[in-house]
Amino acid sequence: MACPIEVTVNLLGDKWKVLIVRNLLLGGTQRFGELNRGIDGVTQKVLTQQLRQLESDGLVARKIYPEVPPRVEYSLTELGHTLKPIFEAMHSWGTSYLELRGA
Amino acid sequence: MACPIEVTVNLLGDKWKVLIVRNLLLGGTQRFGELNRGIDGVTQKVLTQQLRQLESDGLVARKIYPEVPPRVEYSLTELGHTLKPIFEAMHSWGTSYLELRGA
DNA sequence: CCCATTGGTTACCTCGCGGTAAGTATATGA
DNA sequence: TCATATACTTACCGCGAGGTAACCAATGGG
Repeated sequence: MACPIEVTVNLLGDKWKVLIVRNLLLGGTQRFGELNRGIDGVTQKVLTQQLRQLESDGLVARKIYPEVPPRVEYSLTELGHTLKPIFEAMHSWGTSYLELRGA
Repeated sequence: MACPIEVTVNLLGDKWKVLIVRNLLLGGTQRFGELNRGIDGVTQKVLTQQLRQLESDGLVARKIYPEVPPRVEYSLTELGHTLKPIFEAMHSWGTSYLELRGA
């Protein structure tokens, strides 16, 4: 009998994963380089690692175009899109927080 | 111009913090030992650290009773309670996920 | 008299995260 | 002919997060 919140945390409980999903929710399908530039402070290696985990957890889809130079596009799966309410709640909370703490 | 989601992640972006707040939301005010026993796998040291951070971020309140043996109670602040929608979203998502992946 | 209780703090040590940088493959452009 | 761009993968390495365990304080109970 697992706790649903613990399940969610185990899949999404990494700072970078949250930011990756945020970018894909807001910006739609993106190439590796776009994500790399869009997420402040993340390195290539870590971005690759996190994307692989998100992919194996079924939240993110990876599409490779057999071109040279290579092109790889990342997008949310159907399951990934169902995370949206969580991000709306976080967005809403973060906005209120910034207003309170006088941004 | 900070991203609201990034703000939220910076305050709550640690696995243990999420589980601490979950326990306080579900169980109300709790003593240190209760939290320690209620959160699987956390050590005293880390629990103390995370509670201190949550306290200094204004999400958790700490009340000390000058007794021996000591008694310390933790509860959510008003601000801490406003996190509830995020946890409801995570709970809801985790539940659906468990149904899909056949728990 | 001595031990358990409670909520810490502290010292020590290990392990793994994450950063840096180099390697890879190939078609295009200079 | 050779550098370049792209999206990685891999090897190496250092540092800090986190685990373990000992210590503390004062009282009540055996």
